[in-house]
Amino acid sequence: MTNKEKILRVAYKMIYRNGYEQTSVDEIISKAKISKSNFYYHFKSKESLGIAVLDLRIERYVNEVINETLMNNKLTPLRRLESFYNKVVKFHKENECKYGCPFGNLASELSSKNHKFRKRLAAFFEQWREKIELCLKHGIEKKEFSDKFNPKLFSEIILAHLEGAILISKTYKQINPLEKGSKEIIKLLKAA
Amino acid sequence: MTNKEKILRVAYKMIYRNGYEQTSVDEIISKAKISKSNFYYHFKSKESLGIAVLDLRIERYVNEVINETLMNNKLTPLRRLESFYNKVVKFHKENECKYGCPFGNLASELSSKNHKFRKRLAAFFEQWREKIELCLKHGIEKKEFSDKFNPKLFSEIILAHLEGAILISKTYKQINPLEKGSKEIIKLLKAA
DNA sequence: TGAATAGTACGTACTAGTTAGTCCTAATTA
DNA sequence: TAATTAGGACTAACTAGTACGTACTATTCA
Repeated sequence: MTNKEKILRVAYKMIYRNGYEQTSVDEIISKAKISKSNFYYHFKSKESLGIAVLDLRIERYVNEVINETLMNNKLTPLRRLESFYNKVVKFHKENECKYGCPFGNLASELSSKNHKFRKRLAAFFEQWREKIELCLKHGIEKKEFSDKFNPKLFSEIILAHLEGAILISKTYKQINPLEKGSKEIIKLLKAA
Repeated sequence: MTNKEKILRVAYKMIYRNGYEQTSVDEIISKAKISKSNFYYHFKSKESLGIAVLDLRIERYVNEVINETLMNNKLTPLRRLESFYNKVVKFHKENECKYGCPFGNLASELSSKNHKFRKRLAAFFEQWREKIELCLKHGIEKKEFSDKFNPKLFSEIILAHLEGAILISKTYKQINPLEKGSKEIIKLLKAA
């Protein structure tokens, strides 16, 4: 692994757990066991590292989570949504619900004061929502989901509920709000 | 207004807009035009101020927002829920959706690293959810809402959706996710 | 040769919290 | 009534530590 990759990996973990502002360059270089000059050789500032970390994690999340579940054409739309929720629930269970959503956390911390972060997060949320919408549309066509739901409006609700449920599960330190809530939403979608 | 009240007012605004960690005692005393020693005369630490601010805002939110709408027995349950959403939407419109939910922000920032904050926020969310649940129960009894909804499960969904929608509205800098989403949820509840 | 690395010392700004003491009012006491 | 005492509200100046970023020299390695 190159030093640059090390920085990105260590920084992601620290930013995810402690937030962007609370993560210091000094701590990153200490954990990554590299020199400060090497850090500034690879990144011109702390902000540019933060953006690089975010871009990388968005790319990986889209490829490894969203596309693998919501866009998996080996599954029916209902199973796609279920496998997506299962993956999310599994992740937060493994973390004991402690750290929340990596993207929601950054959105909460930085949206109001850093335009670059906000723009990227907004574009990512929109991309995510569109893929939920597509899954809903296909599910309605295949009559797995009730046609009384407007796919666009309900994809917004699903995404908002997911972010909120992860936040509340983190606050309660219990998976229930996320796990039961997502099951109830699927039940609702199926109901005629 | 006493200096103590000034500190609480100034600190609330700064913490709400910039987060707890990004709000410095130095900046608080400068904006409140008081000395640092006076600050430490009234509060034994920055944390104890933060807790005092949170307790105060929870108390006011319960009395002035939640009880005035969700528990307002001059309104039918449906109107209670509508007036609650209207109040929330109005608040975020006035702030151009910039700052998010005062409680959600703190939950996101502090739940994982400060037990005192987390405990208070969890208790508050639970109290809030219970009042939504009560409103749903009454609405189902009065046949304003469909009886196919489990009040407890759906109150969890409503609260989670609200927090998530506020966060996404902040990220988009658009009221749509919050405003359209809440209208859609009400429509859903009414549907037979 | 030139990209990548280490080390270290800085500079400037900011951080939470402490110290030792002043000012003023109100109650107590001789 | 006049002196004394107690204590709440307040202040300026300070400490010790952390932050991001820069400067500069000196290696390592492809």
